[in-house]
Amino acid sequence: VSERITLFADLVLPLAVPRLYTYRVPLDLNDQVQVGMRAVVQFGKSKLHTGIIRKIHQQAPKAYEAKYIETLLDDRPIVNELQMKFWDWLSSYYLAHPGEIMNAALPGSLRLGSETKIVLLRHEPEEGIILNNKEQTIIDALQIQEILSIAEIAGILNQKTVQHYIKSLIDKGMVLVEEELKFKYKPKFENFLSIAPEWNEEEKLRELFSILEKDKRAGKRTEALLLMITLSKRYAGGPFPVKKPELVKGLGGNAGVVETLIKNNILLSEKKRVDRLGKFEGETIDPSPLSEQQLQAFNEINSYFEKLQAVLLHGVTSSGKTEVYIHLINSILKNSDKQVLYLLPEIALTSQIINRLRKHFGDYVGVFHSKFNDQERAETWSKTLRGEYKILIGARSSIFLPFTQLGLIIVDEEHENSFKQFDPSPRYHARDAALLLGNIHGAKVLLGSATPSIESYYNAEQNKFGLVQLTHRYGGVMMPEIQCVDIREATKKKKMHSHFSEEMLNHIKLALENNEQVILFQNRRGYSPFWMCQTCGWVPKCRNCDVSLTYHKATHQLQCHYCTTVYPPPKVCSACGSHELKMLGFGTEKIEEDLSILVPGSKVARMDLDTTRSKNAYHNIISDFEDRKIDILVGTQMITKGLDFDNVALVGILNADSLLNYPDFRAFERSYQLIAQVSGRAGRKNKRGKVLIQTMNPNHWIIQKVMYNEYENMYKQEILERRNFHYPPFVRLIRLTLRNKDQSLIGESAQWLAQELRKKFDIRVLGPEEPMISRIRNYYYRTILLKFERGSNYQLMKEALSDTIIDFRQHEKYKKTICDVDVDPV
DNA sequence: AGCACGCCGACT
DNA sequence: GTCGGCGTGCTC
Repeated sequence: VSERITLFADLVLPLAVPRLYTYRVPLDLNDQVQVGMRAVVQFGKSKLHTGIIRKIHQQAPKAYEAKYIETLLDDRPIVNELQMKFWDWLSSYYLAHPGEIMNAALPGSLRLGSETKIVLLRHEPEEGIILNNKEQTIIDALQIQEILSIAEIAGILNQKTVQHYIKSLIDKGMVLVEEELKFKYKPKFENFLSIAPEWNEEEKLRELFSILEKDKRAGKRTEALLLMITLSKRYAGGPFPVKKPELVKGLGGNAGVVETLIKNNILLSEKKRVDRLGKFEGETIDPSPLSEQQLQAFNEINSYFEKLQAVLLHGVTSSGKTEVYIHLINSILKNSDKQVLYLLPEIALTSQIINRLRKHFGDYVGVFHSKFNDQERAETWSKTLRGEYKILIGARSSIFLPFTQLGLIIVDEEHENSFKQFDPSPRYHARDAALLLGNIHGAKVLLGSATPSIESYYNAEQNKFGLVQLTHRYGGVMMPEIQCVDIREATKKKKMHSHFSEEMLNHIKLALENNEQVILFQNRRGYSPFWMCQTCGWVPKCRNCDVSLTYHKATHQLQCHYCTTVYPPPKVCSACGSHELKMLGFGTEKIEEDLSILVPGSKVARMDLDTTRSKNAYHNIISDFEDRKIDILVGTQMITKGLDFDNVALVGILNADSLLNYPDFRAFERSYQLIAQVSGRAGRKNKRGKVLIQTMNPNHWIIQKVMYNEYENMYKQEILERRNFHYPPFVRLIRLTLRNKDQSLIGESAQWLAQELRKKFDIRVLGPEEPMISRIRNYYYRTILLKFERGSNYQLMKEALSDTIIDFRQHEKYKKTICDVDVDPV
């Protein structure tokens, strides 16, 4: 590029703004600037942001003078062409701003922004200039600490808005504001020790030991050296350098002796960059051979891949799907230079899989999810970009890693709706996005599940996906025996003990007698989901939300599960003063308490949101259960997620009806999946497991299908319903969620928007509807549902929808109503 | 997102 | 009057 030409760059900024912004490239950067690099630019009055360069051109903007790019942060693009294509697709499919996609895609540390800092200029005001109280307070604070952020000043003055004072202080010449770039990413360095090369031969070492032996005071040094040798050779292929603190710790904290050895040039100390994910030590082993069934599946998958992009692997629980994945990954890595993405719905599941994959693929395996800190994420990002990782395991956000050439994407547990991001926008579904990503890369996509989503099974039925089945559990393990308990009947006969039927209790006791474990599933946390006055029917509700309060016995509080506000439990009814308040319904906490009375002496643990808040809690409960420190595990749907235990004799579902009665078109599908998945936790090794389902409708067709493990029949019936009532996969849904703090405006604005939409889409518009929970955090809600037929003008309809929403957002009266768009809601 | 500007209710 | 909160519009 000639240095004379004036270049402009269109940037995506990490903000919810609808467009790209044009900046001028400083002449001296003409030769460096490339699409996909990050640039720091000023946006607005003073703020600095990192943008991604999307386009370089020579058209000077006519309506305004473009600002200059401040600096380029990269010497080569960090976002590649494939990713940009992917971002564009996501943005138009999910009706999200480009900046929102960028925010979801780039790790925070690659997205540095600026922070406003206030700096003291002079201690005393000039002649004739007077400071008011608050201004003086700020100056006093700055005398102590020379630099303050706006938030800190707001804290000092104890008020929300402080701009006014800062501006005034600038005018009075007292302070200066600076924009400080936040560089967050720091590679981590640590001291590593190795035996100095001049001694690191067997003969030399022996010589060294004999020298030390002669010195009576050298006992400690000999010990240290011996430990050093042991530690450095603990992994095959060693010696490897040893972390200094590790050696010191092994010597009982004796840092002095280590320092002496370093000073005497026996040990060599080097600062090295620590691989934050830890290096895989040892040798990788080949995948173990597949069973006959698995091998057949493996071959079928490969032959489908010859003509189709995607395959659905429908394998019953414990059929050994993972082993099939491992062989597929292995053949990709052996036969090509391509990368593999392995998507999992839950972060908690990644650690089990990582260890399994690392055994075979060692350091080619990288992990990525939102619980890693920014540094770790940035590191994984750059290793993926450099091709150092060949296999990436991760939750939904890992679809955004900078893959250069994907060969295979595995979406495990593809039916899980945690693949769908809800908040913040972009509200993308990682499974669907993965299919597109695969398309962009020319990669194959394998979806795996024991209970496929109706959508995916339909795609398989339509021959869009190949369909491969694993119908038997691995190693000849039998499917569990599933039995129903009619709790309506049991209640009539007075055979219920709190929420437990006699059968349930007997089976629990039997399992414990046999030294086996039990999992109990109740999809509600807390003690009791609502209280009711027996006299007048009053129910305590949240002040901010239209929700009944859940009683938590552990804290003796009523809690709103939507806005997390807690209340002291009332002693009397607030409406009529009656003392007759009754707790209705039950959650995991109540089950836990019941067990201590009904099955005395049993060791019970509870796994739900409340008990897994802290960092390792989830992992601790799981490993305690594995180590059999727990007899009975009570949990919410958290316990259904692909965990493998080998001593579970009984799985109990305490109330299947609460799942079936959920008012949503997916309720039956989801009930089937949930019950089948929990059931899958029962019975391992050489004993058939038992599943007991407590329900008031033992004849409900969904329960029947689960009992006889008839996924396909369930699918056939469900797909008929979907066709008849116009639901996915026969139509595509878009849900608009409207909210406003003003109750009188919400209904009106929703009506207006629905009417406008009807002009364009006619009967495809449903609603507005008042949702079940019509008020959350003091916002009133309405929803409008759009049902679009499948076909080529879907994208056009979405554009028309976008236009209407823009009109709505500009409407004089209704623009205060916030409208969120959710494409393919789950 | 963050910041300026302008409106409005509360307090002196 | 003045202060502080909050809604609204704009950012190359």
